Amino acid sequence: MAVQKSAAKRGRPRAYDPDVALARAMSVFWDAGYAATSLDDLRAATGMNRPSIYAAFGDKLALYRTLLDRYRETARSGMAQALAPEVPLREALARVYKAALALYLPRKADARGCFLIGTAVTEAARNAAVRASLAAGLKEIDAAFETRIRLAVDRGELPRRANAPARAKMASAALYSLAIHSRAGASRTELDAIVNAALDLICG
Amino acid sequence: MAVQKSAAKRGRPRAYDPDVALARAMSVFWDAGYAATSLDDLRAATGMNRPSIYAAFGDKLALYRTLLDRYRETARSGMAQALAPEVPLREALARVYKAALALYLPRKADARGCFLIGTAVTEAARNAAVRASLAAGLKEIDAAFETRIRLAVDRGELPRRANAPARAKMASAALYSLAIHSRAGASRTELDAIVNAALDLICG
DNA sequence: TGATTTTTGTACAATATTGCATAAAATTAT
DNA sequence: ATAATTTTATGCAATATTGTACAAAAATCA
Repeated sequence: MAVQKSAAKRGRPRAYDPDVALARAMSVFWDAGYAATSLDDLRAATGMNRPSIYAAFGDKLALYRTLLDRYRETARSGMAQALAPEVPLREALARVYKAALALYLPRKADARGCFLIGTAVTEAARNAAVRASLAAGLKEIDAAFETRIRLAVDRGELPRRANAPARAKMASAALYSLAIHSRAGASRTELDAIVNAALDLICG
Repeated sequence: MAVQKSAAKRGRPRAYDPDVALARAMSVFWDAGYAATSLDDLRAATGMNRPSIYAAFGDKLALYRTLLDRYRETARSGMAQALAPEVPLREALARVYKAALALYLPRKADARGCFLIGTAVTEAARNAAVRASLAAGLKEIDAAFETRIRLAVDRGELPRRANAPARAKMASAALYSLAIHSRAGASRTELDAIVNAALDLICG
């Protein structure tokens, strides 16, 4: 059940902004994970009451799946921007990792890592829909890296014999490592060392 | 509260084998994650009744932490064995990944990935003890890779200028990528491609 | 045999969680 | 103004979950 974007003409107006409510719900899932988040947590975070949440977003799983889709779109567009063809490869990859870390390490809150790695991986074992969304998200990330790396090979930024799919897989793996280490409480220095290791091995 | 290994001399004997019970409890957490596992799930899996579980292993968190420690020890010894100094570097790394995938993809059950990545990463955001254990586990894995790669540099298996800590970080990242993709339902072919990408970039 | 020890198994009280029923409130259409 | 529509807010019944109390069971010790 999707929330209509256009303001309804009839009836009592909504007391919440769907985008704000979704962002706040996402924050709760991001911290606690899917299973540890209760509808009462979501109610408290969004300021909505329980029936409004059900009416607007469906049950907990439906809401979570909506947020997974939103996150994938955010990640996709963020990567596309960071990997712009006019930026040199090493710098482009560095921009991806920098943007990722900005997302993984909120200034005012505890480190949380990546929404997919930090919450969907656990649920994926039992929930086929989450598993499918996670798999698709991972594929999108890898495809973005691979497209840009292939361009680098075509352009001569990398040796012609360089294996673009393989390097893309390692670029993705480094991103997941950042997500994991962020949530595990790693220092900025440790995270930067992972970034530099990835840049050196992929571009060097 | 640790379970005494030696058979107690007095009192009614235990109806369960602590090692078997721990293994079964681990399997439940591994599938469902920490938060989605209830004490009743653990009771059903272990065949123990609730007070026996509390008496033997403490509450859910204490039991989970015991299992985290056990897993870390399993991983540590498995890596030490796979990375034996007499085995060439590329083969040694391949052995690590092969052993990991054997653990991540049970023959008779659904893919589950790594216990740390699949269950502890989610909990790490809110639970400092889990976060610390996860961080220590990640460090152990990376240290095992780094020790073996440093040996390879010293021996001339890798160029003298090769950056052992950086390559170890990428070897670790590839392992985490396998854990994530396993749980996300990736095919054996996709997983093997990740292994080969890692071997080529780290050893090649 | 009877006392002591330890574990088991049942039961239960307290609390948490879910999903919905229902009435009131706030808006638009006529 | 009145009806119709949509959302809010309270509350509740059903169920799930936790941690422990208590008595019976199964062993050893004297």
